[in-house]
Amino acid sequence: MGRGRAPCCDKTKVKKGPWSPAEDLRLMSFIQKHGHSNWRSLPKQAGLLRCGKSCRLRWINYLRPDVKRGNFTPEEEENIIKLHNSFGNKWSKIASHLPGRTDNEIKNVWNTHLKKRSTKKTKVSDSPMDDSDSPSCASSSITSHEDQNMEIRDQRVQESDAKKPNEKPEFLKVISRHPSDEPRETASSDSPTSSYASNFSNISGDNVTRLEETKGSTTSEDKIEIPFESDIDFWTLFDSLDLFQTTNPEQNVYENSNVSSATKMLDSEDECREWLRYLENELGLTGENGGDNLPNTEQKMNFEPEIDPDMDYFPIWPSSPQNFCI
DNA sequence: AAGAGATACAACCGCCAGCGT
DNA sequence: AACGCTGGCGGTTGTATCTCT
Repeated sequence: MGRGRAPCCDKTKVKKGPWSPAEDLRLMSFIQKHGHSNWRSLPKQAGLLRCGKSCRLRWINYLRPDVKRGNFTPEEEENIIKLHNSFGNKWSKIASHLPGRTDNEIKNVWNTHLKKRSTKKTKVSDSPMDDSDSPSCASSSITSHEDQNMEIRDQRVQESDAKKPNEKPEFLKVISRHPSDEPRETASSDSPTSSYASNFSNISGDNVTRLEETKGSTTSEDKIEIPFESDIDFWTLFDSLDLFQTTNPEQNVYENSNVSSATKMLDSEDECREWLRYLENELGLTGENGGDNLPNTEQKMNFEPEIDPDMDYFPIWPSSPQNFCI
């Protein structure tokens, strides 16, 4: 063990808090292309103002292709309870027995309702009416009025969860879609992320199937390439889009699929020019608004990653917005 | 309709183990 | 053996959303 442990990153230069769709996209694009051999250096290389740990966590808990989102089934919940009895709070160990579920997710589920349920179940088990072996205690072992209320609440939560889109942002789903990827056995059919997840099934650490390798067999309807290579400025522009910077970006993207709106904006050349002008304005790159737009300019400057000349990222800068192939 | 409280979940933090030098 | 770095883990927190009064 080393002493005088160095901080994992410069806390003053990293962004914290919820991830924006643009950041997600950037991280996914980078990992899709380069894999994640080194989390520490990844944010810098990907042009993300995030701690490597944060990137890793985001990838593992949310963006990773094989992560199964959505409600836990009664079977899964029962499994968690059993596994927790065996392993205790060893969430990663428990997660390894539940394909597609992350330790964080399991931990949350446990702390929110399974723990209560489990303790109540234990109490019930202590009583003469012992049904500890019955599965899915959520629906079968509720006895008291309080428990009934809890069950009703759980049902409501599940119902609202069912309405709530658990999938990743629509715009992220278009990355590398290929018909042969669609059905995957690991994701349940009712899991909205299944098709999405399959799109990244070829990503694993150092073994990355690059987009370029599949370009030849790709048609427009099955693969839309996110221009990770384009240029860091593309991402700067992308991040600066108000489209994704609402107070509730997830809802914004999940429900309104604003990327399609963005795509529509590019439908005509005039609109493209207008859009570009708007962006330049926002970034303080135009004469009319230039030096006065300091915050945005600063934002842009701060966003520039340190470019390693030996790396081959961002080699192409699209000549005009219509070259953005979202 | 509005405010308070409860809940769910994403994200952060600090520590530790393992590995390479 | 000591050190330094990194990934991984588990506890905790912050906040958005939901439910109740």
